[in-house]
Amino acid sequence: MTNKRVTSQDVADLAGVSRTTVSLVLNEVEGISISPETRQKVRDAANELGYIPNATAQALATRRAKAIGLVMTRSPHHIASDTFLPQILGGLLDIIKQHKFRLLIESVDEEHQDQVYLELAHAKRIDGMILLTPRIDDAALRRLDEIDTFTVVMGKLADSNLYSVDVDNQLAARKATQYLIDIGHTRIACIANAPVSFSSAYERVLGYKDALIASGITPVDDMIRYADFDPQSGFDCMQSLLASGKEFTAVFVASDNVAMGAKSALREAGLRIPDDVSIMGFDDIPWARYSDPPLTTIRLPAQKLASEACLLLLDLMKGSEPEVQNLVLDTELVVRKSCRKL
Amino acid sequence: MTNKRVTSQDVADLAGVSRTTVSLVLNEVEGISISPETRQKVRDAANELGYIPNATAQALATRRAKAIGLVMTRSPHHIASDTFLPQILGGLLDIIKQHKFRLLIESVDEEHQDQVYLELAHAKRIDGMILLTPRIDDAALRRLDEIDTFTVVMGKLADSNLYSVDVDNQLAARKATQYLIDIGHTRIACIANAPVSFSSAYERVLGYKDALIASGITPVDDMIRYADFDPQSGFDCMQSLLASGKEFTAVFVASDNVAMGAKSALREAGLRIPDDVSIMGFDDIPWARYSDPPLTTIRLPAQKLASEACLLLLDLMKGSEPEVQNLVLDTELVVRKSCRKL
DNA sequence: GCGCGTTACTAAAACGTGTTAGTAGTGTAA
DNA sequence: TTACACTACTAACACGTTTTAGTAACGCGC
Repeated sequence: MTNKRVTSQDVADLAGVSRTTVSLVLNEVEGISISPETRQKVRDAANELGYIPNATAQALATRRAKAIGLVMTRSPHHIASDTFLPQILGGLLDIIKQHKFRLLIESVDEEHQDQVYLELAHAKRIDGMILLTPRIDDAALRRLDEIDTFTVVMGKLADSNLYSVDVDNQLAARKATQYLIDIGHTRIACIANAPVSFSSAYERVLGYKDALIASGITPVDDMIRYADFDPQSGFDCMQSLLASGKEFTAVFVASDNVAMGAKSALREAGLRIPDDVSIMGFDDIPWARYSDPPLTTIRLPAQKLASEACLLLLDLMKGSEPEVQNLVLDTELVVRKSCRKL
Repeated sequence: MTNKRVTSQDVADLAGVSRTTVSLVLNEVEGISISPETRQKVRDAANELGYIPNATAQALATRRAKAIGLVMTRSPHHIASDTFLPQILGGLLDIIKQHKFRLLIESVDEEHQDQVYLELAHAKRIDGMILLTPRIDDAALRRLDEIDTFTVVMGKLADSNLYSVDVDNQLAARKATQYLIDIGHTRIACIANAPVSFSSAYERVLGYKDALIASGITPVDDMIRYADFDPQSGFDCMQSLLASGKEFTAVFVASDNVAMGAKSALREAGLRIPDDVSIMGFDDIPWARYSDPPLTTIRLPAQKLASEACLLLLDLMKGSEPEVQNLVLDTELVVRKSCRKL
């Protein structure tokens, strides 16, 4: 046990200078003149004592926490089955480490929303935040505009002037559905990734309908189901589709994770993929290409989305005004083996 | 933009009391006498101004950050494909939120190990940390014993007197392998989840060998491969096994995530599961039961592991000395359809 | 030998809280 | 009346840094 904490005063004492000098030397403050010998003395003393500045005190003095927060509008239970989290975390950590920041994770459940956003912002524990998959109806989020904490949204928040990074979900979903139409399908069902209140789910369903309408097919609501992020909900949705008696030769499942469950339900019903039913996914999670059959899907650049959001936030915090307020990254159709030509 | 920050001084001024009184009232300090009317005045003033205490200043004054750190010995790239992260995060957040703590995520790559551990501990940004899957050869970790920051290891760190939460990997791997033997397999290959330097990989291979030896089968090293956490490495390992020309009827893959890749390699080689080769997994990730065929595996209570680690850490920080230093949770064999009776 | 710029440093304020030690004022028992 | 406990508060220090506003010493031109 190192029983005594080493402070900058200790370093100053050992080096025979003032605390101010220690701070100036160690932080390599520009435009200040300190003799090379003194600088060396300070550095030696710091090394000898193993001095590590107290981050909290630094934060208080500089009014910067050197930390950003990742805020998720999900219950811990949903977080546990979120396929994207690792990729997003990887993307964030990569950038954050380079800038010597720290990452704070926060989950917000429906009840205490407003409280938490305000607290995070005002308690100044973080300098900026990244909002993950916000809900369309999140009233508390609206008030964030008025808060003086830098915020970048991963996803979309309508009627908000926050910076955001996203893909064009609607266009991507349309591309996916169009592909199914192109290879001959006309009776195409849809399982959304999440409840409609999540913007991504809403937009993907919109894109699905766009494609149908553009090809003269009338979308019918009874061929659409709304999953809830996890495979189990995909399983349930697919069973519900099968039970409805509606005929379909393909299903656009707006989340690979959900598709895992949906495929399982098809197999249990004795249907083969893609021979009996074609499956189009969305996301291209790491397991998509290793599943059986390898999943045809839309690649969503999750890690890149995260790192771009992070870069944008860091930019914002530096005081620069990025020219793009809403960055839209490209998606890509990845054709594998889960869709059959009719 | 709220241009002015509200401090406890502002609340004190409005309520017509001292800052001390504000602090005492708002923190509900026991054993102090303040009249009900004054208490109410203070609370009213705080509400009116929307006062939220500055977390950094609080941390500095109380010498508690009210935050714990999750430290991972992985590169951001590996984090991106870590299947367990969501479950672990879910487990941690669940507990942490209840105790009004915050969660800090830190990844440590090989180069700056010692630096980072020391910094986290001494910079007092966190009150305690949870170490995820440490490496056996992590020399820097050894020094943690000497640091006055509470630490709980998820996984095992030999020769260390840190608190830990883990499963008995060796026993679990032995159970898994024993099951394969019980249903008639004798030529059983093994793909470890990670390089040997990770304790979990080392122990699982040990358990695999235990089972073989107990049944009079001599383990041969050329039937063991070491993957690297992700499906791609599983794919490569399986290809390497197939190329070696060794005969086997079953493979114990010590990670479901790696097994995804391994299964894919088998399919590409035209081999059916379980008809030609049986696959035993490890972990029971959420996708295991939805894969084709549903994966027989060992259930590792990931979320529980995380929440127990968190509870243990919180206990430690409260000053109590938990009676169990190394908590071992049970694993369970989950029989699905990827293993065939010979 | 005076004014002035430059170099090399430092004292003290600031950040916003928690907390200790203390102080008036009031009742109460001896 | 005095001593003492109790109530209801507050002044001031502590936490460990950054940063502002200096100052002392020195050289230099005139």
